[in-house]
Amino acid sequence: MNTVTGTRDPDLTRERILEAAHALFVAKGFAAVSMREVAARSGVTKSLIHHHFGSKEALWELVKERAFSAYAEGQQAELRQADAPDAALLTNAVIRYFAFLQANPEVVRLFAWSHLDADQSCGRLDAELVRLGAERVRQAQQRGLLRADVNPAHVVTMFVNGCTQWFTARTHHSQWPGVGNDQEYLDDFLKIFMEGLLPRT
Amino acid sequence: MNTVTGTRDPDLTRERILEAAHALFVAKGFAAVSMREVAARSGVTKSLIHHHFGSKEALWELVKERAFSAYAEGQQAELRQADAPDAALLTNAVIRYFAFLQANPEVVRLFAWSHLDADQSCGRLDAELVRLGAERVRQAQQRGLLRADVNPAHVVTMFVNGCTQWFTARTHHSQWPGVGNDQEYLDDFLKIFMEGLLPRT
DNA sequence: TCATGAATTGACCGGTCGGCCAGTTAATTG
DNA sequence: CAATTAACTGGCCGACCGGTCAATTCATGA
Repeated sequence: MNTVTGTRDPDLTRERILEAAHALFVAKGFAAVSMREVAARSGVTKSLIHHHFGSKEALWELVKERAFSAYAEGQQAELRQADAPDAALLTNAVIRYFAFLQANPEVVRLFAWSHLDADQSCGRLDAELVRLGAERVRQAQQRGLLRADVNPAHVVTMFVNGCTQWFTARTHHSQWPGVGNDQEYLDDFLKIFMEGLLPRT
Repeated sequence: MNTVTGTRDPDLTRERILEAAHALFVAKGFAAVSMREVAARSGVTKSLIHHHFGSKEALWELVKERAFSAYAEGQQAELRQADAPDAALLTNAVIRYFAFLQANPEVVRLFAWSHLDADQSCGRLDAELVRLGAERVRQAQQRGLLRADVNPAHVVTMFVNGCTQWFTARTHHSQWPGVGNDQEYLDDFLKIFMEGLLPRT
């Protein structure tokens, strides 16, 4: 129902339900969210959600699928726009990835819920991303720009982990003595990570 | 109730309830576990759990508190037994920490649930650990064994993150092309991490 | 030995859960 | 302009939720 024109608009209705479900699932996880909450937040009847999406599980899967495919598309675009692979390119990739997670905390939380779910589906979206990233690293290794004695996939994994976990465990880190802000952590991470990746002399 | 002697044993009963609750909370998280499940698994009545622990929330807090303090004690013991800080000491600390998480996957999951809860209490236990670890790193820096232009707390954070997230996101990594097993990842992580921490020439 | 209090039980409470269904309203289409 | 289909509603279902309570069993110590 379009509240402006008073006319029916099933697409808009679906969108509103998905938005509400997204916000609630991100905040509380699947089990702690009720269909009644989603209904109240999206301004529709509980029955209507079932009409459009079938079940709570189906809604949850759709919310994850949408979020992760948006994430994967954005990241693939980032990866493709870059050109010749060198060390600075990797540095920039880390900076951009870190900034993305910083600007999209709901993606971080959705990843965390999905990990605890042992969700298989969203890992598949990552796979192509990792393949592309690792390919870049491998090219840089062949050109002698990065050390060649490490698995390119592990290089990608390591920086994704380093960025993701920083935001996932934010409530912990904020209580740790001496730990700085986002920028300060990123700077030190890059110092160590990039230096560790230089070719051995 | 002690099933062997048929006699009452409230301490054992509490222990059994805690064990059952631990297993279920680790597997499914707070919201998805019911008191009836805990009761069934521990072989006692739901009322008895309330008698001993008060409420579901209290039981959850106790489960986390026990697990995290056991974790913190074990790690502090590890930290104290080591002597003169050098680069090899840090390498060994990473190896041991990684092995600990590998052997205690329920700790990893409990951490993840706690992060999503925005739980403050367990971060405080970490604080002392991080302080001790960072102190070691700072000593090594002063002796010129590790580069001095990075925040010691960030060094600790980085290796904790690198290890933790590896196990947290295991279901994802296992689908990523080219990613190896635990040992292979740890080896590459150490290569990059330790090399990146050497003093600049 | 017997009284006291803790351990333990099962029945029960009000409330919420996800899902279903019959019915109504509004677009679409032939 | 009917007829058909999809969008949408409110009420209801059985199951389950966390929690309470009175009653019972048992260990213990005076």
